[in-house]
Amino acid sequence: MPELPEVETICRSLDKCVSGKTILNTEVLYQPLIKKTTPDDFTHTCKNKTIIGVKRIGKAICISLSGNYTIIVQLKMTGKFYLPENKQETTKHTRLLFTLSEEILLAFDDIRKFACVYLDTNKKISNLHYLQTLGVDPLTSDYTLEVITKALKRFSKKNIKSFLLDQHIVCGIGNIYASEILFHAKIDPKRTAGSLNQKEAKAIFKYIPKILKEAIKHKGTTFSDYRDVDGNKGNYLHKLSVYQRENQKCIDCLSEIENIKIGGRSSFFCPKCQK
DNA sequence: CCGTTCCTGGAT
DNA sequence: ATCCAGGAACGG
Repeated sequence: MPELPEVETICRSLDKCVSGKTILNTEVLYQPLIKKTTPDDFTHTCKNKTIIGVKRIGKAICISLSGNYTIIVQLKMTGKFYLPENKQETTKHTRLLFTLSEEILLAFDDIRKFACVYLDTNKKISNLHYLQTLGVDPLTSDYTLEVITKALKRFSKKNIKSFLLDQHIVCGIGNIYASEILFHAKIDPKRTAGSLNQKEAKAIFKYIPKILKEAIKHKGTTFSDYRDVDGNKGNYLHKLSVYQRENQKCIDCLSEIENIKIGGRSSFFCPKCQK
């Protein structure tokens, strides 16, 4: 579900409401949610730790704790944080429940059970494979045209849609924004990474952070499940140019938007604007 | 490097 | 009843 803009929105509101609070109690309601360690160890480690802050790397949520620990959360398709008033208000699919100081409850809901929660250290080098192998985050200063140009060359046989979705190259882009970025860059999603000329590479480089930042301004995109911590939907839905607009008219040329499968995923594009 | 797979619920 | 879903690890 959530891609970089949604995760960023979640982190900002989480940071506001849980930073400075202490974790008094942790209940793991679905044991397989916790990876690489036991639920008991997770619960024990979290106990009496203070939440220092919440930030994002790619689509991963990093909740840093006192004592040099970080809770890493991958929301995957349906993971969601929310703040129930009391335990009676928790949802059917709540998998994790923190009781914080000042009587705040922080709950984590995940219908499809794909989400992953890890304990990591606060060290600069993570001990998690997912973070170790993550590509450049497009909203950091490490993101440069050279990085993109080199990656396009290295993964020249990969199609550009799968290239954008590959978290080991650039992290944070999911299926919605991949289609949107390619529309704005006017590139056909079926093209290979290696077939892009310099001008097209520059367009990809430019529109990745541009679209993501624009979506953050609108607090992300909601189709069905996605909500931020306070239960709000994202408003970027109304700004989408191609995603989920199959058979509708292109906003630029009025041709019909098509939906094809690339790498098993829906890919929306305008056959006239995107070459 | 591509297809498959984990899991549940909503749409058709 | 069947298909589809915004993610990412895995195996062939």
